[in-house]
Amino acid sequence: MNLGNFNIKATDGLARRGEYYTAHGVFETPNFMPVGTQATVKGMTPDQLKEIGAQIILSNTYHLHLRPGEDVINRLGGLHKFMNWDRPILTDSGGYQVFSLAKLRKITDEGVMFQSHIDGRNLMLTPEKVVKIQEILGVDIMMVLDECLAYPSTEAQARNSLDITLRWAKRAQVARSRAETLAFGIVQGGMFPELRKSAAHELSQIPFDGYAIGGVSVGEPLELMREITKVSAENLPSDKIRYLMGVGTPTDIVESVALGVDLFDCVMPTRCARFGRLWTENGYINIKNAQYREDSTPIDSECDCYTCRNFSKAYLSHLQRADEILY
RNA sequence: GGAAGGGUGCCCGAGUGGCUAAAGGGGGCGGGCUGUAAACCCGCUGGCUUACGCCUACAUAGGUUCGAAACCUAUCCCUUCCA
Repeated sequence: MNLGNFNIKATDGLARRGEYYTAHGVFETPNFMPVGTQATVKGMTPDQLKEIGAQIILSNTYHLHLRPGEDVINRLGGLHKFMNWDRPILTDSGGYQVFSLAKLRKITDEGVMFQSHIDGRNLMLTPEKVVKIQEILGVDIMMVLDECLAYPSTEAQARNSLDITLRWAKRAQVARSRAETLAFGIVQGGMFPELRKSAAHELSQIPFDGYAIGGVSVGEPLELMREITKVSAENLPSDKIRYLMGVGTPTDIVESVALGVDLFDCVMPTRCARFGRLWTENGYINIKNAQYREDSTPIDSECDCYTCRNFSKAYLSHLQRADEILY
């Protein structure tokens, strides 16, 4: 099989069904990556992830670089062995931390200077360094360093930011040195369709193994997110995999697939589970609400998952109140 | 029987004359969460009222004072120590 090959097996409108080949095997698309920022999907073992059908997971360059460090992981046999996950891994570049840790970083042409959120020390992440770190981690798919722009931003800010992201993308491509580590470029451009369009076109000139849409779900209205997803996706090569970063809700995923997106990731399932928001066919419930205290029925009577088959809302409500992490 | 320290809102606990319907926790009630600084964060939590405000409240009963959770007296209860 050819690494980075995206085999589209069926289409329906803009939606596609396919297979993507990596050094740790194939994953089907459309697909959703559970988020394992710190080399663990919070609250879940690899076996449990496989049990629910996870074929690829996401981890994070910034976080693993800070702790425990890519060299430590490398000496322990690489990220897959370290966390005992033998299926594909994609790592985010730290571009999201440019957004989420905005108060702790400074962007220059060279890269991003972060002040560690752990101990305050300074660290510089450049496009080249981020490529290197991900190659050392031994991941299957690396993301190039980008600037995930905050919302709202002016067109001038978005243009400026996009220029940097595109220059960084070119530098990242040049810096690559390991064939088994595939790389995805990232479309930015804020909430400006014309910028998105030109970003997608320009990025497509760089021979990445896939293309991502970043900088959405940063606080903008839902319709705007759809519009930006649409214009970004339709201007990317149709024969390459498309990854919508950080999205999303079940509805977001279904609607984005219809716009031609193939791959997703989001912290929502793991975070909401920890915080007590549980999803059903009919939206979500807050399991801590008083009404569930003695509710003997499952979260979703139509669902055949382990939790729904075996536990009542009353029990789950108790676990949530007692700060127990089981389920 | 004697000595000392205590009794504060659902619970723990700060407060020793006015800025106190009473800090801070916890609990309770509700909300938020989209490439995770996130087992986190934000509201509300005596009663009535839209609000102004009024009423009730810091063991109990009196008292001092313009004003008391706070000072005084009595009573009840709790903890520790001594007999």
